[in-house]
Amino acid sequence: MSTLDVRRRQILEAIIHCHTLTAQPVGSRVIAKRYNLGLSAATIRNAMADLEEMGYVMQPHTSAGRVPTELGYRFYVDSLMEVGILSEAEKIKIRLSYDDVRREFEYLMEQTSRILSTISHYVGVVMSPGLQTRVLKHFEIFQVSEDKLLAVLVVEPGVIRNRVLEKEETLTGEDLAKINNALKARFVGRSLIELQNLVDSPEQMRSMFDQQIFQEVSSLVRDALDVTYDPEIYLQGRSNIFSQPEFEDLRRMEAILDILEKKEQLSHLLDFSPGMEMGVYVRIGSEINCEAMEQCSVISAAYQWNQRPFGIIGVIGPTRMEYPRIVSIVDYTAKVMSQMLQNRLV
Amino acid sequence: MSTLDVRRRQILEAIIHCHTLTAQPVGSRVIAKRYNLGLSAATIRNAMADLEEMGYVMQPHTSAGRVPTELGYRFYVDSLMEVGILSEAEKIKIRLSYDDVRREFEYLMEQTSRILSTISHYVGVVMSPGLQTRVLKHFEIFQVSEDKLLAVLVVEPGVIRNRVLEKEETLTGEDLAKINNALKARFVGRSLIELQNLVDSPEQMRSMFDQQIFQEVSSLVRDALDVTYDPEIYLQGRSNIFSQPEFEDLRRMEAILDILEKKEQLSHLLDFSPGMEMGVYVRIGSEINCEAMEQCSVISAAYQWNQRPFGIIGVIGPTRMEYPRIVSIVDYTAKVMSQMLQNRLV
DNA sequence: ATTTAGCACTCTTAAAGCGAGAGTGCTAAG
DNA sequence: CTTAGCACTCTCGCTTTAAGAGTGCTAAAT
Repeated sequence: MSTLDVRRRQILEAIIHCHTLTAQPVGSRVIAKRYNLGLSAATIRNAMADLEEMGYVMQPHTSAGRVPTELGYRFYVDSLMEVGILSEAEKIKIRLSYDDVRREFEYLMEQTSRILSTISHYVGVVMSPGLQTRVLKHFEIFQVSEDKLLAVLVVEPGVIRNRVLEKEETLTGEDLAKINNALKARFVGRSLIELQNLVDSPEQMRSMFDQQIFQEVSSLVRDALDVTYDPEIYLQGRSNIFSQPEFEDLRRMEAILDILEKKEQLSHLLDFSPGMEMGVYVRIGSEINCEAMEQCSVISAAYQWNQRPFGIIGVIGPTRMEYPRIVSIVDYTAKVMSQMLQNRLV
Repeated sequence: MSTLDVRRRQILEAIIHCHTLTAQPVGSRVIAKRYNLGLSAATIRNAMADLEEMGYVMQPHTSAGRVPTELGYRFYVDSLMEVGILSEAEKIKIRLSYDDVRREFEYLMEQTSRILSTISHYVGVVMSPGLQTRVLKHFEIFQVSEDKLLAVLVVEPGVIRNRVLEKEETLTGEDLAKINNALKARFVGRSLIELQNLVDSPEQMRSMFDQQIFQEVSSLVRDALDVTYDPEIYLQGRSNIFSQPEFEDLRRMEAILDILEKKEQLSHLLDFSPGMEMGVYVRIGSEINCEAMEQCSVISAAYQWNQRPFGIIGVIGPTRMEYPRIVSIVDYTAKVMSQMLQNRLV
């Protein structure tokens, strides 16, 4: 009784399958008729009572059919479902959506979120990594007007940040060229956090630069490096939420949409703890740890760059979603995106 | 009769004022009681019948109060309302929200859309200009890996685009430096569309560069300039739509949210025809020219850079919105954003 | 001549009542 | 152990009903 025998597994699977299609409680008759398990409705009813006792399904009210619980979905995802295989057509569709990889990294992210939402019919999310640990590839300060400079930082696989700086009156074009060369030579190739620490320590700075340059460099560079390191997030398919009958409740919708507008909340949503291992992660309902999202599931995977996990992509949908299909979509898309990122640079 | 006398104006104003507060049809009794016009309900009823005949108000059904029509709002906006004056506190709140102007231009846009939505309680939008007519300020191609180059374009007030290029095996570091210098000298200071045309014409290119360099430059540069020129759009406050009782209908909500996700549609929404004059524009209901938005109004204004209209900001809300307040918010925010942009560069 | 009070009428909305239908659990027979 | 049968429960959609809000019209008042 404690573990599920074949029959109960089949019935649980049938309930989940049917419920994902209809969003309605599933009755014993339906299962008896539509799924040829060779059992009568009464037998199925008994099994369903067992499943309920074990916590895999529940009844919204006494005389309704069964609805899968979070535990039910969890068991289904872990032990029951077979990860669907994407059709070749769908794979091609995903690959072809990346029409122009050479554009900005932001475009790659936006495009990916669009793909995820279009073919999943749920909400697609893409998150870039925080920039702290990334390596500076190129650095340049140049003059854009009489009293303003623009610092441009190019970070590892083509992410760009920029920042406006006040120009000291005394600073000549030659000084600037000197500073630029000095900085390029010493800063490029190090991670941003490393540089940040370096800039904050006067001793290190002094040892790196000529006494003469040091004065001007010091505060200028500190400002130049003071860009956003936060991850960026791209999201598409918000209107898909409306197709889901379980979100008829306006308040719930509002709460969800509200979360989806807040960067921090969203990054918590995607940023799962297990050290960004590769593979697809499924979090169901309260596992997401966010009150407004208790009716949702998040399926996410890391995309990689240089064989290492980089950022995260994901699909947000109702707990009732078609896990096999979405898992395979997220999996494949993460792989293709990794490829695109790799082709793009390196 | 054809033009409105004072009394009818007052009553129309009262109807609109009351309706923006309650979202309900407004009856004659309410006006008689709450607005001290010194008139009885019956008199007001007569005036209301006149207003209805003239098309400024309508009844949802025979025995309901009056609701303003588009024409009514139009008249109100054009001739009745006094543009509210923002409180000093609100002004300060707006100005303080720009905590760090020196960050990327994108950040300025995002921040502005956030401000608009937070203090208007509707949807806030910010659109950047298309890049076609803008001037290239800085241009640099550099090597990021064995076989890849990265082209970075800095456009006028600090917008940045980048693009990945394939490196010809034969291209040496010296060649690249030469090309860079040649391009900087000849390209910086021209508008992107000008450059695009220039690159597409072999004769012009040939006349600009040494025969020796020309071969390598030609295709490389064409690729480098092939970035997105489309405007970018930032949007905040989607969840505010839910607070509006007129959008209880899920289908309508879905349609609106759907539009708000599509860049092109959104840019049409904001991009009003009258040649981007300064000042605040109000479009009401069907004036927006978008079926899903017939219950909405768009209030927009251009923000400027170097005394010239640059991009557009706006607020999207129900037709029932508090026009005086929102108009002044949009107006003031556009001005502050222009200042920020100006402080940022130039 | 305009304004106002009074009144009959209309239409919406919320609550209540009702019946059909779906699904269950239990029991007894296969 | 499985299945047929049956009584029971609960939801959902429908109609009915009553209350309330607001109007338009008419006749009196200013």
